[in-house]
Amino acid sequence: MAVTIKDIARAVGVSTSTVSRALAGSDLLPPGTRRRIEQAADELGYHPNRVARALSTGRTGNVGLLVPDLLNPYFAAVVKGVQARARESGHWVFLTDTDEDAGVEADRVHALVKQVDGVVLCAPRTSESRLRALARETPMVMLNRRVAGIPSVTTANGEGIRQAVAHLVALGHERLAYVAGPRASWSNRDRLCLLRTAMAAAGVDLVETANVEPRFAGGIAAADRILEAGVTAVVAYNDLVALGLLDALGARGVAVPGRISIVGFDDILPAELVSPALTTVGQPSEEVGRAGMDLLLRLMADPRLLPAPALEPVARLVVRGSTGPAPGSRLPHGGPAGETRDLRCNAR
Amino acid sequence: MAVTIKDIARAVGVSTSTVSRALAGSDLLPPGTRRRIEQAADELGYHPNRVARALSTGRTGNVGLLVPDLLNPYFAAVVKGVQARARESGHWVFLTDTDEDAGVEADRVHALVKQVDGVVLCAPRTSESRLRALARETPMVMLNRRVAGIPSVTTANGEGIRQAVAHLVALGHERLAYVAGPRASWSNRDRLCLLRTAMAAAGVDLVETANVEPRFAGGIAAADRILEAGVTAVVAYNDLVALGLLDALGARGVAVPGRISIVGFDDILPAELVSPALTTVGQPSEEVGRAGMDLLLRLMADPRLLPAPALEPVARLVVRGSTGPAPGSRLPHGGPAGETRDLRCNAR
DNA sequence: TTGAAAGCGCTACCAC
DNA sequence: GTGGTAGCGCTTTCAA
Repeated sequence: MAVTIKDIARAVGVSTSTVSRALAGSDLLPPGTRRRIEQAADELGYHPNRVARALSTGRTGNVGLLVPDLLNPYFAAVVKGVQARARESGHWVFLTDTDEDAGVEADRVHALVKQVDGVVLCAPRTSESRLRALARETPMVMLNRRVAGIPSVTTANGEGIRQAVAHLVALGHERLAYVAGPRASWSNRDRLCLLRTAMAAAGVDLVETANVEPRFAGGIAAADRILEAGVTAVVAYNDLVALGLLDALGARGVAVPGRISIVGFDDILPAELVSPALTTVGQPSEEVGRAGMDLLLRLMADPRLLPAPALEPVARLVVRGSTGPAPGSRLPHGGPAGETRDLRCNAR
Repeated sequence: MAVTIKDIARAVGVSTSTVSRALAGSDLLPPGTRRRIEQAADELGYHPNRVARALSTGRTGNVGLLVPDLLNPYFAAVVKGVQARARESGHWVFLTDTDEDAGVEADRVHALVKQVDGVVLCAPRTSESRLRALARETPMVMLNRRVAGIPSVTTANGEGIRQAVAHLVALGHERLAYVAGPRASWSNRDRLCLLRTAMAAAGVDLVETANVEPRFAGGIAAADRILEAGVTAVVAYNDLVALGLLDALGARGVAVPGRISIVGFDDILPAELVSPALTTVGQPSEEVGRAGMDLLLRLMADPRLLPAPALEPVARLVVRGSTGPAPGSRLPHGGPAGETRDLRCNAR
């Protein structure tokens, strides 16, 4: 049987109330008593029962974290960031993975909310109304998604995307494709929208291809459509898709960047290592996780923090070998594209 | 305020005991009552309070999972496997990452054990005696490590390593290096030991280099030592190290596999995508996680399962471009190496 | 300054 | 079959 405050109380000759107070760090009691209690706790090997404490206080000391797919290094980094910040504040993290499945996501979000002090959600497939309803029950921070009334951390991709477009335009590309991620994904819509804006401003054509799943396999699936689209450059929803595409194009003997240039999003490790290495709009993934957890902590400490602050770490383009001059172009011409008015995307 | 069984009891006109029983699925009560209770629970939006249940039953329905580093895709996959199996059984997973730090690992293991029904540990840096002591307090499964008396899931690398050595020998390599991982790591010792055995049997020389941290940076750090070692092939502790090495050798203009062949362990995604692609002893990572969680469930259901069953999914060599003929060798000679007596490694 | 006691929500034992 | 009730270990009034 585990040691309880009762045991300590008996050993020291005080009541359980006093023990509880002493251990809680109250300074309304004689330093002597307090020391004796702490010492007894130490000697007996006492460890507070977090479950009992939770039942009594209503706070568990746990937070929930939901991500679509741990095998995506981007989310692994986000989890790492959340976990690191949670560890600093003494919180434990319930992690759940949804396999990029909307049904699973819905179930898990719902169950998670009931048993923690707060949640950090990377839930691209759950409806806004549902999220708002859940956010009323527990402190909630959204990652990579904006929902009115819910605090969030989203990456500011405007600048990174403008840089990417400017880069491609400077290389002579005039017609490019976007390989879209999940249709319902906020990030996907945001990227598409920013991309349209930046490209319209730069005066180049955007071909939008069908949505693919946000994994390596999705990129492979997109290859044929890209070839049919008659573009010289493609921006992929994320690095996994870009890598799949790169792989499939290689298998078909299509030169990258000789015939087609590729840009991804995220800057996961493999993007740096493949050849040609992937030009990508790097996301501050671990920072997104850490900032999300940090925001949640502030929210839990003071619910009046609502309405919703929203953090936006900035993404920047990382230029590598997968982008090069457009096949038909004479010379790389022009510098970075001019000022682009930032049309509001995704209802910001 | 949340809905409790009291509310349901009042609404239906029965006692809380009856409600509790009905919701627990007891069939000793009139189907009618039971249906009315379930319906009321539904209408009122009842959700059991897991904390209260845990305090009363002593079971939380949660399990702990500790891994050294989520940024290593190998561990991300292990986590995914554990999580998937846990989800099936209705358990929630506390995840913690230790940043490959022994001190953090010790703290976290200890704190974790106190608040869950069981733990799955990937804890290469905690002492055996300490682990055994903790294993007496709670059901525990070790991953990638054998500790007498504790159930475990370890990958059987003997065959994969014999295949790797046979492969290299067939390519004409006669002197190779092992880039060791953390000295205290069980996996590192196991791999080194199996490698020594296999190489002794094949009659080739093994140069053991200093230990490096099991990350990309560790591989980069190992490059110079490898070049000084005068070997034509190297086996790295894991793929991240192998990738770092590959990268650093490339930066120094050393041809792979032209001048040096490289073999890793794990078969993480980047290993497949770099060029040359990495020859590696593929680990069934997600399966290790899933099997570990499965074993834990069996252990929690029946503690008499001890003493310790140990599962061993098998690793197999995946041959890719990072291995080729040894520089001095005429032709690839010989087939796979002959039968190798499997000297007991790591006190199995 | 300290202690007694009432709960937190649920389960499970023991009567009826 | 059903209900009363005693906890699970801790926190937190409220009194003294």
